[in-house]
Amino acid sequence: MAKAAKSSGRKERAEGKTPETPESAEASGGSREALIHAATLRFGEAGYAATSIRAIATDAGVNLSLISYYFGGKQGLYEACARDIVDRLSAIAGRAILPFGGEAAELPSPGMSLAVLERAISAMVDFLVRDEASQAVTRFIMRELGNPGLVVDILYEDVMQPVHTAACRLWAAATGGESDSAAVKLAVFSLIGQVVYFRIARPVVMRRLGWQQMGTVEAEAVKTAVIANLRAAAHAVRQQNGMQENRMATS
Amino acid sequence: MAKAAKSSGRKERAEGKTPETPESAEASGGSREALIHAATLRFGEAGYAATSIRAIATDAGVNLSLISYYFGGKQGLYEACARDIVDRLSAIAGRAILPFGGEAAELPSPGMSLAVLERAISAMVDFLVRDEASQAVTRFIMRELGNPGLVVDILYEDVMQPVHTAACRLWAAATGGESDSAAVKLAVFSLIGQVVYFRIARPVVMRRLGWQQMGTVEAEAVKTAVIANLRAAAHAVRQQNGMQENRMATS
DNA sequence: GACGATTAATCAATCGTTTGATTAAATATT
DNA sequence: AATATTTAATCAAACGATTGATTAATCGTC
Repeated sequence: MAKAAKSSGRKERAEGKTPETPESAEASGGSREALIHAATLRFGEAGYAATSIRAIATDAGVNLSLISYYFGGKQGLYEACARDIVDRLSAIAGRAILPFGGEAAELPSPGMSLAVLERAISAMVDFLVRDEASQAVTRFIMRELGNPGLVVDILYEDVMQPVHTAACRLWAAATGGESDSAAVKLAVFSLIGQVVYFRIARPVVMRRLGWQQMGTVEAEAVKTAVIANLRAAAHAVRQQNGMQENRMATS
Repeated sequence: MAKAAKSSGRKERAEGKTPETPESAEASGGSREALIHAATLRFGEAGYAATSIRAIATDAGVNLSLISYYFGGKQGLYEACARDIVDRLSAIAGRAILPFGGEAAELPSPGMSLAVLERAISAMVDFLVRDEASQAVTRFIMRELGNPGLVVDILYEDVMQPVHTAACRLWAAATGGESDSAAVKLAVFSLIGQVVYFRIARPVVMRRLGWQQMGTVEAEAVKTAVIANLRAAAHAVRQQNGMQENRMATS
């Protein structure tokens, strides 16, 4: 009580935290978007159960009840965050690797396929390991993978399965093999796993390497290590498949 | 409702009441151990905040108050679980790789060092990926890594750091390099990361491979893939270091 | 009977949700 | 154009349920 009556008007959208908010969503105040944004951070940070909707509402600068109003409750807000994340990742993946290794894409030459994979790994390190803004997203996904449910189903169908399939086609094109074989699928998973691990075990890696941060220099070191493994594995599989390599620069 | 202040007030804060009995407490029905066991499962399954001490007490078949009695509260019980896990992992690691790559160990030949690493990878897959009983432990650790705190500090000092250092010494012995170099450390992290990822992304891997379970056959396939990468990477580094290899069977 | 182990009962705090009122804007009616 | 009605958005307050913690009494054993 004794709260200063701010009835001067409801038009002032006090929270200008998200400068993006491109087009509309201004007529309705943008509370919905603010809630999803704040909730993604909180849920990603501490998990579903450990996050109170009061904390989310405070972060978003909106009233508590708007969570029930817009999303039907805490669970609905969580699912809205998941849907938002899947949409964003799907858009990123769609532009990054699907144009080169997707079903409709014409596969590049072996050398180019390997180069595409290397560039994808590089982008993955930048996003997963380096980008601080993506930490909430990666934590969100990691937590979901711990207790697979509907969110993981959607994430798999819309993002992981298409990306992994495209990577397998590129790997098969680069090394000469069957993109549907278990060996190729496992090799690609191993490749992805290396990058993901550097995200999960970040605190351990940083401490062991004596790194104070995970900046550009450190990310480059990680890229170098993973890409070296990629090239070594590709070389080994090529030889095993009796494939002749064109000696390229190993820059 | 509206039951007014029945108690005339908090008497006094008896805080140092926790009976710190870290080793004894075996004469009783083993309530302490039952609590740690049940709590490790619950905490590993759903995380700290999402787990109620009532659920733990019910699982353990003991009274709720015994948690405060033995551990001082929920947080104390959680830390006891963490200490228990660290002790177990430390014992496992101590017998698995430290005798070969530890500080006091005499490093094997390059070929043998690689073989030791391969066997360590194999054991790691069996424990992390295949063993169902270890899922609670791995989830527990994974969650801690998400929000690094005191538990991660202990886990790093007592388990991860010694194991990783030993693996680096073996890798350096196998490929010819400096075990303290960043390149070696990152290479070993990449190797570990592959295995860990197959644990984290288990549901994704199984679905993509069409596996119905993660049994002996599937674990062998994972081992084959990771060890192939290990050999390919070692081969590449050896050549880069001008190291001559003794052609061994590539079974 | 002393004492550690165990129990039921209860505490204050916090949780997610619901309610009823209020306001600005949109729509309908005159 | 002016007025009346409806809708959408937001808020403070309160609800019942559950949380972790605490207390005082009881049990079991040496």
